[in-house]
Amino acid sequence: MSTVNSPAKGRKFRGLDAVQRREERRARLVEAGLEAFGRRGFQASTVKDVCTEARLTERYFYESFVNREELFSAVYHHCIQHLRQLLMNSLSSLPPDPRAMTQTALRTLFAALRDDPRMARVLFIDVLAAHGDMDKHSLNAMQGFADLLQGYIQLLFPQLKRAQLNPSLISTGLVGACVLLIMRWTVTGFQEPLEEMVRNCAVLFEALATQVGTTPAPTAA
Amino acid sequence: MSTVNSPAKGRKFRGLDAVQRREERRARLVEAGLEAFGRRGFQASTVKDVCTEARLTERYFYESFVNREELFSAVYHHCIQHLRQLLMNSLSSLPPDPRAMTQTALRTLFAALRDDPRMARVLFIDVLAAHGDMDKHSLNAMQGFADLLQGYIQLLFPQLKRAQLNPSLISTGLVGACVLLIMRWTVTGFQEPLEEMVRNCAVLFEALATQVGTTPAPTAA
DNA sequence: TACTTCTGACAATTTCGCGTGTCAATATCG
DNA sequence: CGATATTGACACGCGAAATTGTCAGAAGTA
Repeated sequence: MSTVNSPAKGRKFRGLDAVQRREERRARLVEAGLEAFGRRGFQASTVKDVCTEARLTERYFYESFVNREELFSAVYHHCIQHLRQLLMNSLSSLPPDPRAMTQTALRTLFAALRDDPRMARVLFIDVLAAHGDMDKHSLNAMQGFADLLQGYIQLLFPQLKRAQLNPSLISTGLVGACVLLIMRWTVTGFQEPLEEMVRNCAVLFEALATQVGTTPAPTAA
Repeated sequence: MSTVNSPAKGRKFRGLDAVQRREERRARLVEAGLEAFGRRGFQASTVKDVCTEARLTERYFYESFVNREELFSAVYHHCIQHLRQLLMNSLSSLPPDPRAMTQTALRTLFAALRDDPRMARVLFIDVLAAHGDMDKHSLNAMQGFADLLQGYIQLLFPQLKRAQLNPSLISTGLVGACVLLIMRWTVTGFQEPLEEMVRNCAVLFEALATQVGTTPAPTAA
């Protein structure tokens, strides 16, 4: 009763109780995981590597994660969440013009992954290596990124079904186009200007919109 | 001088000289690698697994390959070569109609990877896991598959440059679409009919052709 | 048949990363 | 200042897999 914290939260260190310190360590491990996985790759990164990067010892690793795979999962979702936030911010203050939305979304995406290429590697390369089996997460995880764009894409092409097309397949295809373009851009050191990437990627979306009959004009019904 | 083979090629077994037997063993290892990598994945497959599959012992593995990565490389190029052959065969006897060529190529591709899903896994999943670094082979390998379609794609869209588009980027995007669609089709057990996959994938190509100005009609100049 | 090459099974060695455990140093609290 | 919770450095055992080595027997040759 003498201290501020009533329910026994253990001794405080650096002004933080046990729970807060534990969370801080976990966050440092996630950041270290992003650095390790994103730079050297999942397979090449050992638990010890991550710990060294985080300036923590193995004991604290197993305090927050049961194994390397679980840390990877945390890193992955950390990246997804970050991108989702960026996309929402950039799209929210935009008029509902399909063409503008497409270009803005793509620009946000390409810029974010150029500014932090570690995410690109984690999201598109390491995912497949992190889980041995295709069945379990691999594609479901890649799908996590697909879902990020899926709803938005389906919103853009309401007429797909009329054209006897499968919206889910079309979405997958467009996501695949973005993904491979980003991967290629990443490994070649971002030689092409951002706007060139956006323009060439956007044209795939716009061409489809035209073909399907959705007028890419602002508010035309 | 008493036997048929003049230059000392060692003793014959089963009618085959040393070189032929060595090549046969190598071929069996490649096939076994395709089976192991394609079913259980690269990471989950040990050298011993592959040898058991090939009904050979480890000694013969190291006779033909310095390590697992080198075997994977052989398996990968084996698959690429196989697909390339299939594509050439199906396209060679075809009138130069862009739309027909697109659909035929896609149909050949999708059918081949459905009939042997091991190749899909090797070409699109394991590639990324097999080489730790992105820099070295990973994307170059994926690019190997892209190149398979690249020339053909560029042939389809001669007008790209006029539209201020980068043919190489467009190609990459379209390849990415195909790849992710195939990956998804593979992991979901080929639920969608072949023709639905082809149609939805082809529309991405055709939409672009329309948009760019290439008439997708048979012989229209 | 006698001899040699080739083959296949498997043991031996090495390497490497995981996950756990120990222990001294340090920081906080009474 | 003690007492103790917390931390960080590091050693240890374990198991899996790679790679080399051994050896007996089968298959070809003279």
